[in-house]
Amino acid sequence: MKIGELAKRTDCSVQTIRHYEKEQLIASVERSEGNFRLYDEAAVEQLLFIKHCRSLDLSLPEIRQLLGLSRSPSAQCDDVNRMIDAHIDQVEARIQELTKLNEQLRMLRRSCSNRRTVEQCGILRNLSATPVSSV
Amino acid sequence: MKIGELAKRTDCSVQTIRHYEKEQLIASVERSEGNFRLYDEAAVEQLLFIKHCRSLDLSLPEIRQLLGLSRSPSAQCDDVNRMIDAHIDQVEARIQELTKLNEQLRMLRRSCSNRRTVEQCGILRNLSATPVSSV
DNA sequence: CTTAAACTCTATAGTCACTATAGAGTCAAG
DNA sequence: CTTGACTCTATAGTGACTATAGAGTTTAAG
Repeated sequence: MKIGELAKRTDCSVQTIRHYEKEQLIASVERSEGNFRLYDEAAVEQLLFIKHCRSLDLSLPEIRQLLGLSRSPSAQCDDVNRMIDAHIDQVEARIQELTKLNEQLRMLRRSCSNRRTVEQCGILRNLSATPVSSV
Repeated sequence: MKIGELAKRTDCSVQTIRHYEKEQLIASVERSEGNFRLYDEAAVEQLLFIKHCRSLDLSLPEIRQLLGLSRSPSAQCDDVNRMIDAHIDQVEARIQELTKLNEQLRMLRRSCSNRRTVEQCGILRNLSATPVSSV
């Protein structure tokens, strides 16, 4: 199958597939006479694996590492675990940050009742002073 | 004051300040004989305003808009409110996404008990099949 | 007065995971 | 045999910086 069909079957864009090849997440495949990439079913599997990892926000280097590990199946899988654990920590830290941010934004938002002019706007006043406080 | 002192006083890097100038968040300032940028106290204020906005994850275009509004103080501040509301929505959507992601990662993580080989690793098995399920 | 360190300048490339574009080539159907 | 759909490579853009190179300026010490 050519790259367009692979793209359709995996719901990836054609450019993304070529990008993954350049980043060495997918091996370079055979070409047709006219220099078109030719893929098989295994490519579909691998691309779906990558897509799934990306949907979990794993980075391309992380995925490359996972793909490497899956090719040496007798290795201990502690490395896989460590990576996932580290990733979970990252995601949780980001959630915490955003939650705090959200509280600050809501506090800021309460400092302005509509229909006043910018001059009196509590939001702009609060953004000028460093600490956010309700006014 | 030269750019280095401004950087110290606002805890920004020198490059960041020059970047903000290029992006038109700060006006181009006077230069010394030797072509060094010379700042005053107002620059400190403005940079702190920008830093504060950035700490709330407002984008540079959003901040530019706020700065513009604050220069026309008789405008209605509905625009400010709308921007902050939109931003709050964005942040909340991202928190939701990350929370869901976190659950999926934890589920994935439970599918591997340490000290097995990659071959038996539930994580890699689960990543290959599209839906994440505990094994 | 000289020299070295510390600072500043501009311009450019890199980060990440793509997306978009230009310009050229390939292939199948009508 | 031409049209349209597809593919190819290479390059630039996204956002908000960070890092670097190579040059010029200023300040302090010797």
